[in-house]
Amino acid sequence: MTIVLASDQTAVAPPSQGQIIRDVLLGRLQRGEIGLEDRLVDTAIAAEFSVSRMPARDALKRLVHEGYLEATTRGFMLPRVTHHEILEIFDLRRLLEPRAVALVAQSMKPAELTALEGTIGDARRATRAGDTELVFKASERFRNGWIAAVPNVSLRQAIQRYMTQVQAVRMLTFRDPVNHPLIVDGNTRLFDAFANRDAVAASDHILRFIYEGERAYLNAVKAEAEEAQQAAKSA
Amino acid sequence: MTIVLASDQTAVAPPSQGQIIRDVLLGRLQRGEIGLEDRLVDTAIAAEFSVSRMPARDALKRLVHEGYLEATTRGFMLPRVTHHEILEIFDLRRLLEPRAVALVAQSMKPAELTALEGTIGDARRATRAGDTELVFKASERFRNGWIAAVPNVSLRQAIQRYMTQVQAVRMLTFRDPVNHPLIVDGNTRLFDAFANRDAVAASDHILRFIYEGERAYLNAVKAEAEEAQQAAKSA
DNA sequence: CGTGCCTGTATCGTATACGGATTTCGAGAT
DNA sequence: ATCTCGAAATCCGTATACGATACAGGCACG
Repeated sequence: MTIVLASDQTAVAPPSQGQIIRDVLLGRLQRGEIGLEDRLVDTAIAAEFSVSRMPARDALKRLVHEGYLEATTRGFMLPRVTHHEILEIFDLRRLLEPRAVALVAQSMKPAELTALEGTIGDARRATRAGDTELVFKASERFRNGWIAAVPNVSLRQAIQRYMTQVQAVRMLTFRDPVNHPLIVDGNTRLFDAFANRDAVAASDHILRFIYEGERAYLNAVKAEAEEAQQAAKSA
Repeated sequence: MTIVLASDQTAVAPPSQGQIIRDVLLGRLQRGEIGLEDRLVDTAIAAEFSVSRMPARDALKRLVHEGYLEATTRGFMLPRVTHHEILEIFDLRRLLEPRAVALVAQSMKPAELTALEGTIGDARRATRAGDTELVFKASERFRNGWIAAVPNVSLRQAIQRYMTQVQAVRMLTFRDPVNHPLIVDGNTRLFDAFANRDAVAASDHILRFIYEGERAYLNAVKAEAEEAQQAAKSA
């Protein structure tokens, strides 16, 4: 019963086709380029990448396992997140993200910082212009940016696993422009904490941000339910 | 831009071959039936289960992704967990597990409680008898037991993902019998908190337990390094 | 005009086959 | 005896092919 502790793996294997496809698809998913009604089919993806079904299937199955997709009998789709699940995720986020941003605040490199700063500027401009889509994208890039800077790899992966759920929440809350300045302000405060290397402030801000996000989500769900009722009544 | 909230998925798809094989292999891994030097080869597994390579490969790749195995150029083997990674996991555990056991303390059902109680008794008896293997198994069952009772599914899955790392630590620390009573005592305190539905105590106990575990792990690593040095000198 | 069956098709899961990379092993040289 | 080099074996990744299954749309029947 011995443990062999690995030395650093210097050998870097060439990424397989499946790996490459998976990375590309993940990028699309993270940029929100895959809609809720889109069906990802292995043959189509195989054709796009000019390979056989196998690597494509490989990538799809892997994304399913990572929680980014859901396997159906008719292609692979975005997972249908339940209300209950979303509330659970908020709980999980409150556990993980305060520590994560604290670590980021202490370890962020100037280059990463300036990259984040750009997304903040974009979001602010988009908010003033009332461009929902752009605010959405910028906020997404901001989040992806700081997550990429989380130095604890295991922690980072744990956070990335519920990305889809976070995205679902975002799509719901962004529909009400009232939330836009809240989001931009929250991100700005978080960014300032990063810039000041203030781990405590970063923790506090993200926690507050998550609570605000939860409230906005619950409001959005309520609003949607009422809307549906209105529609039913008028019909 | 609408969110479709899923109703519960009652449809239960028949598990695929790959799924079945994966479950069997996982069982073997968890029972420690796969040694550090064993190489799992897709063709051999395919032959054993009387299927083609594909489902076998599927299962292996999935286990790789779940962190239970590592792909090498010559078959699949147990992962060599890095020291660094283990320290990261300790950090992650301190974030997740206090909340998890708090939720468990508040929600545990009598049946689950008695099941856990059994593992505590087993561990205590095994410790008195000096049976390392049994202490190990009982402690494993205790941990798996309370994890299964975590009501927040997302949180539970996040915890289960680093099970392999926890197991690696366990294998290392269990080699020194000095640690056995510490582990049994820690589990007992945690169990008592569950029995009393004391969420606060459960949080505190697990946090302390994790810190103790980290210390024991570091000691074990140091001891192993010295051992290796001794061996080198005598040779 | 609505409802249920039935067939067609889309898509997945699995089987089989091939090429390429890496390791292992053995023969010959030093 | 040991080292080196090359051939063979091993094993993975990918390609192609063949059922199996679930969904959809049309057609018969009430």
